[in-house]
Amino acid sequence: MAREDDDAGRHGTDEVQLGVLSDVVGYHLAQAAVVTYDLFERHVGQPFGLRKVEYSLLMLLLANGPMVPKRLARTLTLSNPNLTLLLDRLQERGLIRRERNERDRRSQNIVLTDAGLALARDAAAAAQPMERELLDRLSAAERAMLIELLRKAAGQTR
Amino acid sequence: MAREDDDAGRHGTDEVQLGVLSDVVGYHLAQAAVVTYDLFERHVGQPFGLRKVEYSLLMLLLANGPMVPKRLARTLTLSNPNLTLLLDRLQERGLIRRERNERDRRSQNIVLTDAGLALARDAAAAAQPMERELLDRLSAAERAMLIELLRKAAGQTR
DNA sequence: TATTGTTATACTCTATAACTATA
DNA sequence: TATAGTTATAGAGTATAACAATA
Repeated sequence: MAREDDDAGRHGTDEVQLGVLSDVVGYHLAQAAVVTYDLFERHVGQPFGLRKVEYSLLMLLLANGPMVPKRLARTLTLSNPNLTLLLDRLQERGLIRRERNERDRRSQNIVLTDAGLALARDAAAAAQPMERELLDRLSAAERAMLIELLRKAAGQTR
Repeated sequence: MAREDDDAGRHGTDEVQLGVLSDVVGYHLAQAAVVTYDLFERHVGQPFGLRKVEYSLLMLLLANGPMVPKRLARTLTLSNPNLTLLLDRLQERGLIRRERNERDRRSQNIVLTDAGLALARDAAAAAQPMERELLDRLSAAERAMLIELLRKAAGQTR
């Protein structure tokens, strides 16, 4: 039993060679994502009962005001059906509401309710301590550099 | 129709504000992962019929020789049942075989078959052009820096 | 009694196709 | 006929619990 715990602690008794993986950016991206996902869960996911996409969606509404689903889906790289289900859940929790556009009754605006706005603001504030915890691993300059490089890799020029 | 294509092309007519997301490392990690996943699909996934974990597993066996499932599961952050299913698939394709350890018949070694070794080598070679394509977005120095920062963020000191 | 690996099962995430209502 | 959004459904991916075989 003690043996097993030790093993888990140092992730294997002997070193594992990564081979070509050590030079594959996508592999390291996935490894780093394990850490940021854990951070997210502790600082935002658990406390506010939000999944990553839900959090992103609320943050977009907070920053942009009401948005049409098409635009949300594109920004979050979500298919329309997925977005519908996501909006259903947030609506059931009373965080957003769908407002039909009176000019074109096919389309609608997604709007934060008062409760949604309050939650979005609280959850937005939680991002700061979450990111601060990353500074245990990365200096502020390194963290800024990492974001810049990730933006470039993602093809975001502006 | 033309209108719609244009929209998709430039990802939305008007700019979307990211708000607090712009300062969240995890968000940018996810965005960059979209790009590396696409690269992987085109260079490895489609051509060799491999998913990301399957590729990683083959690369680990190529670099380390036979490994016991426990160690594979730990390295790939996979639960035991998931690993079993993964190994089942690779075994059905004739890429690996399970060899029982004669000293301790509970444990086994996962070994690349000849076909598995050949495929692993070809797939390993495909990593180079894949990574080279990233150089369209990142300079060689930036790419190296990105990997270093990701390793630090993931907590890998060595 | 503990450990290795497996089976069974369920839950989330995401994708596609077909549908409804508007235009 | 085209578009916005929805419903239905299925496929991956991942997690937990219970199990069989060894030790």
